Amino acid sequence: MSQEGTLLSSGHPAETRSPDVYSAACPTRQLLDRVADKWTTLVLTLLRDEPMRFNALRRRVEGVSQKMLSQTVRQLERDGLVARTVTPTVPVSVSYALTPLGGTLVDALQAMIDWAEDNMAEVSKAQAAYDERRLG
Amino acid sequence: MSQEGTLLSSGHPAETRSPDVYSAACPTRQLLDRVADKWTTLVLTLLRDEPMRFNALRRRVEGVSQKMLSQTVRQLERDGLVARTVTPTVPVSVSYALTPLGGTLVDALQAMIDWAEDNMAEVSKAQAAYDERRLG
DNA sequence: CTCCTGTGGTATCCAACGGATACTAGGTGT
DNA sequence: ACACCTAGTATCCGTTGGATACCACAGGAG
Repeated sequence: MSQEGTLLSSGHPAETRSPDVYSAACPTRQLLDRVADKWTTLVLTLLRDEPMRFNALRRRVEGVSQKMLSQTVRQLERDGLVARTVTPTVPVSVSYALTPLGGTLVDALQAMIDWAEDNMAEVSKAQAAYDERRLG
Repeated sequence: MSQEGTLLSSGHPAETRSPDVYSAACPTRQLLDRVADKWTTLVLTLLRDEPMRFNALRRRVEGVSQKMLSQTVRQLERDGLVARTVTPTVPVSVSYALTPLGGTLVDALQAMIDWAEDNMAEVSKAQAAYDERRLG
């Protein structure tokens, strides 16, 4: 991600290499760089139902480490997709909730989730067929 | 990913730990484990328009390495989302095309792509505000 | 004939990322 | 007093991803 920008910023007259929509500057590409990891989508969809505290998220998303969860929610906060609320209770409790913007993203992701529930069985079947083909 | 499955396969009576939809067995989770990387979605959306050869994909998706591209298309083939066609021309040419199943996934991902084009500017604005808040 | 390009893909090496673990700091239960 | 809760941070280490070089073959340039 560091040297890709230089491909566009070198002094070429812009038609030597067409900077099409799949270059690093494309908004889809930028979204994928933020959302396309193991945890972000899971956290977002969890927060769709209700605001959640840090350790509640941690218990719900099986397999996430503290490091990755705090990193994920901090980036989501930075992107304006979740709001972080610190309540000065006895041990300071921190709550995370979807912002309106984050809500619209979760709606957009819903199509992908629905697809998963409808078609992952077929994907698994394709995998088994592929593996058997390669072994036999 | 290796030890998570054992959480569910230990002999507990299923209500000691609720195996809810955010555990590793959830189809959404499984889809994310396959699709939620930098390149998969980009390759899928590129193939929506037309079948493409290996090096055509490579030139189109700026920044992808041969290693990651071949790894990505092989996994997509295994998942039954793209079809790999070897044409025995002079240098063997390999073409990749969406399968019907892959086509339905691209349709589902389209909502996410549309969201990106509509809202990434606002996300960038939120980032700038967040960074300024932390520095000032 | 030899060099260079192109095809699709593998092998190798190294930096960067992700995960397990231990630690911080204050209050609460036993 | 001691362990445990809260939300994190710091550290180490294994895995992942990227850059590079290489494979085998064929066509065109010189």
